[in-house]
Amino acid sequence: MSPLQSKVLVVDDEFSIRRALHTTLSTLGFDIEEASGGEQAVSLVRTERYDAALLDINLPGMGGIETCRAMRRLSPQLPILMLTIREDADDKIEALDAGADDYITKPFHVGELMARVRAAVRRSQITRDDIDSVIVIGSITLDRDRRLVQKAGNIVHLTPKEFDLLYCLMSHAGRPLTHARLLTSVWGSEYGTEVEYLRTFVRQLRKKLEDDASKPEYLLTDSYIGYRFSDVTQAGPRS
Amino acid sequence: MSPLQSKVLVVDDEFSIRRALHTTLSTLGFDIEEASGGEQAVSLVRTERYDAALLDINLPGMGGIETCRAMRRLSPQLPILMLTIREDADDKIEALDAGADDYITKPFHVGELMARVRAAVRRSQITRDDIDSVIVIGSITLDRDRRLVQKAGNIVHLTPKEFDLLYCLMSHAGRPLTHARLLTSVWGSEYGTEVEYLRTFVRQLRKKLEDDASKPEYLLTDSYIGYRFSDVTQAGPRS
DNA sequence: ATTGCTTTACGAAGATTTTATGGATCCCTC
DNA sequence: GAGGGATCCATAAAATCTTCGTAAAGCAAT
Repeated sequence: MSPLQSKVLVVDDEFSIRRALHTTLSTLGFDIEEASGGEQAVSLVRTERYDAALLDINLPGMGGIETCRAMRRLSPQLPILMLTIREDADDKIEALDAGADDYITKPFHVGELMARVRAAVRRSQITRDDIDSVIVIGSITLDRDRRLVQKAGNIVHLTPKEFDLLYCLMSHAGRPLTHARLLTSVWGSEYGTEVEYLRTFVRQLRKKLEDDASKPEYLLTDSYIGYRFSDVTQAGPRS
Repeated sequence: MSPLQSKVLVVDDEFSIRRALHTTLSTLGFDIEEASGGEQAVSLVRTERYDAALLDINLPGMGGIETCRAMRRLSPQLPILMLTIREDADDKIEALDAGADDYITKPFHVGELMARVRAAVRRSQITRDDIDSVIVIGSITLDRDRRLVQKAGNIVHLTPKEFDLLYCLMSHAGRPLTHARLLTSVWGSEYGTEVEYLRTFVRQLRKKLEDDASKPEYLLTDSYIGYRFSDVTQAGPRS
């Protein structure tokens, strides 16, 4: 698999939970580090590089949500999975808005937890190891290093923000990205709620990249969620 | 990972019931341990690992519901089946909300009991090996990361609430989920009593996913309790 | 069976929120 | 002050959610 062992940070104030997660994840070949509080976790993220973080939402002191925000500010691409006792939609929304990538309710099945962690790590490594820095989807080509975009072979001029947004979407093609996620990763964490910007720039991108901007094939909207870049050139329905 | 015999904990204050369950389940090849009270059961769960627990709801002392809660806290993934005397919906709801996975009404048929126990154990072991974030049940596929649902290979568009509800049901397939639980986990804790929403959205899902929405195969109704997603791969005819 | 009561199913009309669209304004650089 | 880019605003359109009235189904007691 990966040459180096993936490092995962586990943040929980309860020792027993930390130990349980430690042993569970170790069997997957992860290298685990533990923190018992938010402050400790943040300072670790500041100095070390992790492939994922598991973060209890109920932390004494600065609290899980605040910790998540701080970690996200320090490490914009770190996959953060939040753990919560209650299976409650309010918590979930709060967690995602704070920049979490995923959300796991605490009476979790071990398999589910492992699957989520593995998926998160895999995602972060894919985007990191992307060697040739070129993404091709349909008739659209994006070159990350040259900051160059082509549509059917023709160079399309994009402004910096347009490019960043498109890169964010294309590098996660197929999965919806929330407004907050897109906004924080393109504009910064202070802009997590300025959905208007997103709309404006998505429209610009559609104008430049879609054949018919009113019937987008690539830049799809997920109402109430965010946007996603299509990963399949939808050829007719199959039976 | 399961060359060992599955261990089941039986908790009941009546000796005759314990013995009956003991002999019944032994013939299934389960390794049985017994506890006569809640305190004893909890301390056993603290130290041992079980594949399932059968728990009488009427226990002297700390009571079945409390015991269930305590056991669930200690062992988040342990399948807990509660035994209830009456055909009383309130008991069942209380049990499920306390973290039980299923309930069995006490003048139970041996066959039903064995089936439920077996199903519970199987469920907890299946999820252990689950690799990716995709749930497949029958002809329905749900991809959590992509927020994508397919029925017989065809993409089915779901709204956010529809998707969240379906995910909640499918990720607990085979288990009945109470109205309150579904509502809080999809709509948030404020909405625990708005059963109308549930009905509306379940109906929507049935329209989109069932062959015949009036004879649902997947989205089953547990009257007075809530809803349940069938985990039976093969939908055979019923009597 | 019949009568009531409660729960569930169904259809569809509002109400609300989100999104699309066109354009105006601001800001910085040249 | 021109020009490109980013931000902001007003309005129309679309998607989703909520609500309501009524029918059907299940159950208990008559």
